[in-house]
Amino acid sequence: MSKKTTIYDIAKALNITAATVSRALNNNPRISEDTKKLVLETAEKLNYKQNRLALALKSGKSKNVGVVLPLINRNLFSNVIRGIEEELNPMGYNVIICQTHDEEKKEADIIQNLLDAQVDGIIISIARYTKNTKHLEQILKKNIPLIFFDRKLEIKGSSSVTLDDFRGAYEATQHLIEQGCTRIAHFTVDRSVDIYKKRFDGYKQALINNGIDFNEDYVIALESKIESGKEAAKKLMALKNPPDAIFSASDLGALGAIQYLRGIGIRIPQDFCVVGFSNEPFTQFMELTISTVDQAPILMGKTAAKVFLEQMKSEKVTIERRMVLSPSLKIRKSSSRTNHAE
Amino acid sequence: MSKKTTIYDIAKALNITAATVSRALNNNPRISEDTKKLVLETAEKLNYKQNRLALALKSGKSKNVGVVLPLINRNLFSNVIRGIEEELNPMGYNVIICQTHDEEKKEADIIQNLLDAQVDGIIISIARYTKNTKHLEQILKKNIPLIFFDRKLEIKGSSSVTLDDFRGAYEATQHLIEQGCTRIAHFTVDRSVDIYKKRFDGYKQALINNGIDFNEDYVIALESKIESGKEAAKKLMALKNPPDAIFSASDLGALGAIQYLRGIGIRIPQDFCVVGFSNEPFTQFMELTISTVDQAPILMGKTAAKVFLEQMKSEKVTIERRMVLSPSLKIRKSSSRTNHAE
DNA sequence: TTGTACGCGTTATCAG
DNA sequence: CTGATAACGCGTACAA
Repeated sequence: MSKKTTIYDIAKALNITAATVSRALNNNPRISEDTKKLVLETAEKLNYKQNRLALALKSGKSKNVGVVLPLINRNLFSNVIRGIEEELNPMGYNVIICQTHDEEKKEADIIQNLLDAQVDGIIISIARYTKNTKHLEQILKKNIPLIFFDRKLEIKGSSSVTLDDFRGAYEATQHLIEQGCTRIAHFTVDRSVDIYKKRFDGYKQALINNGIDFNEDYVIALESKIESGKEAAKKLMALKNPPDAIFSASDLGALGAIQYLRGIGIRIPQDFCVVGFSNEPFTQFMELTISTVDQAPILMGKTAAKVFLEQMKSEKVTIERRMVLSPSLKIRKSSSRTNHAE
Repeated sequence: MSKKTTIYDIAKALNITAATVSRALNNNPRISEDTKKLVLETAEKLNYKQNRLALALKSGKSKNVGVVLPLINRNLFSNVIRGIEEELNPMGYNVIICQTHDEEKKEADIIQNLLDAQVDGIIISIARYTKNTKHLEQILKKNIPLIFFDRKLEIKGSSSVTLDDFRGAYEATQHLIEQGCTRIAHFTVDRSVDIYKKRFDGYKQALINNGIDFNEDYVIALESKIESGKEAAKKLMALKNPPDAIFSASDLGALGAIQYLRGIGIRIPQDFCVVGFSNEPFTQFMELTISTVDQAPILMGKTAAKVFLEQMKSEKVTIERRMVLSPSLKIRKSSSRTNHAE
């Protein structure tokens, strides 16, 4: 395997100096068109390829961007990555993926590692219970862009791309009200987590705005699992005054509820309406398709990537971007009494 | 922001030379324990971090591994990535993700790019119609490990980690036969693609081994979509002698078929059995859970990563590994007449 | 056991 | 317009 050709090789071939070659290749204006052409030609001929590691060392820029998230094989995250990659790759950046498994310690380690690897930026959805922000401030201290998506923390100097979870929840609840539901329950996950808090708030606000009493008994916290959804639905139906609809902050919770309810003979959507959240693929595969809130994950990824690129352009000026994407309610059978389902 | 500390800084602080520091940090045996300790201490004190870009330039090793696949947000692929990341990250490698969108040209560009970035290895699932192997041979020519997963090509010097698609299909078909089905149809996708060819072969062989005539009319090629599954099922049922079971090479095809069949009043599994392939999440979320073949995607990723690591250890010796993973048949309601579903 | 000197491939600065 | 030289930070023959 022949050695790789460097700018020295092509300098030697042309009896000029490496500096000139470098300039020619970088299209430096103060270089004669003739030599420029000459250099380009022999570069082509010798099959020259810029050594990006050398460039990286020299410039301190690795042309790599770190993407940090809890788990890759979750629908939201894999779609976000897709968006990021599609936006960044054409711009010459490579995307490095790391999983935190929702552990704060691992998250901190990963960020250390990415900083060591001198990534040019970090795009992150923080671990579920990350409270300590030291490792995140580290990033900004080194003057490299930090962009949150979906799950964010408020850190000065950082940017974020999130979904308007409040609005998504509000619209879902409003929709249920419009279907004639009056006793609307809510499945949350963990209200200490920002996004779930907002979904709860949106739900509550919609009730209030429609003159419906908020009932704490109708709010149940559960993991995003079918079984949990079933149990929660069972609990609800055991109430003296059971609900006639559920807005679930997770699609799996919604699915579990639907399965339980149908199991005890309740007709959906005639007797009971259900709306989930996330637009997981399975929601449209069921025979009884499930209404849900789409999070525009690919767009989220693309937007995060664009924010990063923007920061790279504007040099030292650290802009703080707060992008909030619009959710879109997908009305399907599980909540369609008026027959205008997709 | 203070400059980063280098080995020179810590050398100066100790009145020794940078070379000694380097050796101490790398635990070189011919260095005194005293200075070693001293160096380590001041390194700690000055908050020294090895500059990996410099190391990369020096060694030619970037400590990055490229993962190339059609689309990240597909269940199989995102799970494989998860496995790769979990195996490689602890070993100090970063994982770079690139999507080909199943385009051969894009695949070639990406590989060029990864080679330019001097990745230490490439793990790839090739684009659907990649026939030209020049860009792949490039990789091996540069002496960097090339590992295929799922969709592979036969290239000398490369390794591969695949599923035993033949066996998966065979077992699925055998299972259908054991359920009492005798006229078993098959949904394929594109038999010019290796994995689908093997699934077809496994299906056919199972028929033959059980003394069942193979009927070309029972084999339909379709895209992995619900609608296509419905249409294909319709076609099948219009035959003079319609089948009583389908083994589909895709879960979505199976789902479409199920929806169509139930729509026309056919009971599943009593009248008709269906088995899919891939173990997509939705298959276990349906009320009528769908039998399918699990591809062990996380294990596939981990195995591919291990093969890479193995190659890195054994230096120049290019080992060709052909790992074949065992599929596992998930028997669920859509094909369970004997009530032993999960 | 440690120091010297060099190279990895580029770009930037300063001359000319 | 172009050449010479230093620097990015590290590891490693070769010397001592």
